[in-house]
Amino acid sequence: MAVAKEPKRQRGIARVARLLDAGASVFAEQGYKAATMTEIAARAGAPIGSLYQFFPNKDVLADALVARYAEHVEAALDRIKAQVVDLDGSQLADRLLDVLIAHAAERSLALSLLDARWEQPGVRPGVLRESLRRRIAEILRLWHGKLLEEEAQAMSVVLFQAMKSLVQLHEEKRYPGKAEAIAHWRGWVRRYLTEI
Amino acid sequence: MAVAKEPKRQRGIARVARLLDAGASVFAEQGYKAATMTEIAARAGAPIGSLYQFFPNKDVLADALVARYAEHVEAALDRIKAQVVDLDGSQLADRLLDVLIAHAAERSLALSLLDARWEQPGVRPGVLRESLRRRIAEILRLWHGKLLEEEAQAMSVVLFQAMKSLVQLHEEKRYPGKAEAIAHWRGWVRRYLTEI
Amino acid sequence: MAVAKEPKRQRGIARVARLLDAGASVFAEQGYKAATMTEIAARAGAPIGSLYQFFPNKDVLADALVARYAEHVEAALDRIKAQVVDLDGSQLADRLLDVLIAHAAERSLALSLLDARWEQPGVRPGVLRESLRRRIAEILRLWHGKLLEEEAQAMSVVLFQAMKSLVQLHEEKRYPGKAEAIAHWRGWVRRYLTEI
Amino acid sequence: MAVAKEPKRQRGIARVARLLDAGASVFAEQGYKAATMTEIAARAGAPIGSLYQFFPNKDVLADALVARYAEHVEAALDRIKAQVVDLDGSQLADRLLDVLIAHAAERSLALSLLDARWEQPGVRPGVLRESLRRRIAEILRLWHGKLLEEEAQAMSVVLFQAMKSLVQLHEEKRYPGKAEAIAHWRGWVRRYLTEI
DNA sequence: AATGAATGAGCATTCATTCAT
DNA sequence: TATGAATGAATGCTCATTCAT
Repeated sequence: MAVAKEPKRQRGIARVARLLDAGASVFAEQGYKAATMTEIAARAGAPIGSLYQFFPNKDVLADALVARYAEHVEAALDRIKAQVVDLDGSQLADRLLDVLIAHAAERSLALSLLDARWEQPGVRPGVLRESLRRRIAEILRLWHGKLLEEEAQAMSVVLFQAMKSLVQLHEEKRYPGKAEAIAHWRGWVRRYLTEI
Repeated sequence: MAVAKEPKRQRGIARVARLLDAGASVFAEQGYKAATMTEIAARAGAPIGSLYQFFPNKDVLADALVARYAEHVEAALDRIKAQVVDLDGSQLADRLLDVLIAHAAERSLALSLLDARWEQPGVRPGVLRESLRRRIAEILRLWHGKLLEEEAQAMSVVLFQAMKSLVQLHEEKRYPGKAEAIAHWRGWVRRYLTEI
Repeated sequence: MAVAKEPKRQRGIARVARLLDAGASVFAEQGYKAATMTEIAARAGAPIGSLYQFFPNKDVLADALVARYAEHVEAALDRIKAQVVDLDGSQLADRLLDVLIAHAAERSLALSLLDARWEQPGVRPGVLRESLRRRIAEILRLWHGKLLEEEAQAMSVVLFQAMKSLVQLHEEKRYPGKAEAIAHWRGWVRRYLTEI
Repeated sequence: MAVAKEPKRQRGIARVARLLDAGASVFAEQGYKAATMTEIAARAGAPIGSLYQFFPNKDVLADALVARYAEHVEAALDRIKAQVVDLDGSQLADRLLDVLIAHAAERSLALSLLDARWEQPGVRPGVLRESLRRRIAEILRLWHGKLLEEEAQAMSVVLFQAMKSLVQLHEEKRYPGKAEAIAHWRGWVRRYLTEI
């Protein structure tokens, strides 16, 4: 229903950016429910009324953050797509794996926001997931002309899951076997695209 | 600090079980923050005072639920451990993969509870993770006598991540390429343990 | 949806009475929208949480006040009904006119509460009005056996309107012609029931 | 204190008219307190700053609306006054009764605005009421030369109340006995002026 | 003069926890 | 020991009004 209001003047644009950043950090630290609008506004150095001027409620703010993440990842995938014909399997594997790693922090925030706000869990996250998988499938078919639609679909699911898993392996701080495990994982994904 | 009080009488044991079940369902539906102690008590058919008798605060209740999940999974891993010498690589892969799948619902609840309550996310989930990985590493060394401690560690990380990933692939309801993706994934894990 | 919770213990009964009185006075002074739950609780000497214990939201409190008024008026009409056979036209007129006058303050509060809370004004006030008119019609038919249902209905509308009007004439403080106007009005209603 | 600024140019006049209309509709739908200046401006298609240009605060806008109603009704009474010598009692009764009915919507708005904003209810409404009663008394004395000032005053009170009551009988939508009740009421007022 | 972003006190409501009964 | 009414700090959100652009 309600949507974020686009700032029109210079000052508003800067303020919205600060509000989004503040929202990202507070949500990341405390989670959706525990985060308070008051603290978000304070951290952005804005009065609470200004926060509500642009984001008429907490949900809208969370949605804006998720959208920002989605844009970033989609842009990164589009960049790969533009160069995919020049890549071999190992290179493509590495490029894909790096997409989510590059946006790891933003990603875990976006997922937690999506999860936190839906009683039927997974309904909304699914939309984002689908869209990213579809993009990966497109990249695969562009990369390997003979790939059937269905094959590309299944592979996109596997690859996307592998991408997410690698992020988890990366994010967790220091644990025994971390470096080797990451190497195993990357190796597996390279092989998955090489032995095709 | 505070811990759950052990019920002493027959009636107390039954009531604690109902309180835990009610807590599980409310937490699962609404998330940690949004769940209210009042509703949990009501759903268990118990007065709020009784809930606080056994679980002196909300965190203790959540911890008890996580502990219940941990016990179940550890028991399942112990059962594999007891039979591991008779299993080949494919069988071991399947047995491990099925452990988390069998407790998928309980698992997602436990993880969300752990995540929801810690500002530095992942600190507490890590404890659970470590304990399960360690168990997997033990299984691997028992299974394959020549495996070095470090190798077993790295492999346990990869395997545990693969187990979690398969749960995610399973849990997400109907999407294009689901069956094939799951088959790919299982195949990969079998090969991982076969080509050792 | 939500309704007032009935107090069960002695203390609760007293507290609810004080909350209702406080609500009545604050609503009467400031109007529904301008009245604050905080002030109502304070004036009743109760913490805000107690107010919400019994009246889960502002609307429910207002409804309870309207209901209290309705009960009082209905009881007064029922008392007339019980004695109606012994009354002549003038006496019945006076008795009816006095009902609303006796509850004038409560009445204007109830009406303002009903008016303030409904976008389509008059929808809910209508329910109260209907119920009171119906009671008046019953009284008329009991009083004058030969009255047809439809005649009684029309007369109840006229009488009820005349009752409300007299209240307004009364309530307005000092103005030229007040006493005479009231006398005219009473005279008219007496004649209305005498010349039947 | 503050008063509405008179628009000076063509554009201002049109804009003030649209603001007043918007104010009327929003006040009528939501009541004085619940109506927001922002919505009023929006409904008039004007920026909020423009609304405050002409009506420096919410009260001034409400006052302007009441004044607009008063002008309309006073003009209607003046028209009757100009023709009163040619009217018999029944005709005069009907002319008077029709004045308020013709402005019923505006009237209920004006009354709600007057009622809503004054803690001591009736203070301001009284001013309007007095002015209209005085006009009615003038009409009566012009109509019936021998009427004493005091008689005319009392009658103006009764008549004005009867006029308001008829509006209420009219405005309420469909109820049993409506048509007959209205006929009774009109009949009574005619007789009141005929039997003088 | 015209605009609309900025402001922040104030409001309704919630809920974990306590403690009198 | 068992119960559930009592408590009040904390939260999301509103809106009349101002004033920089």
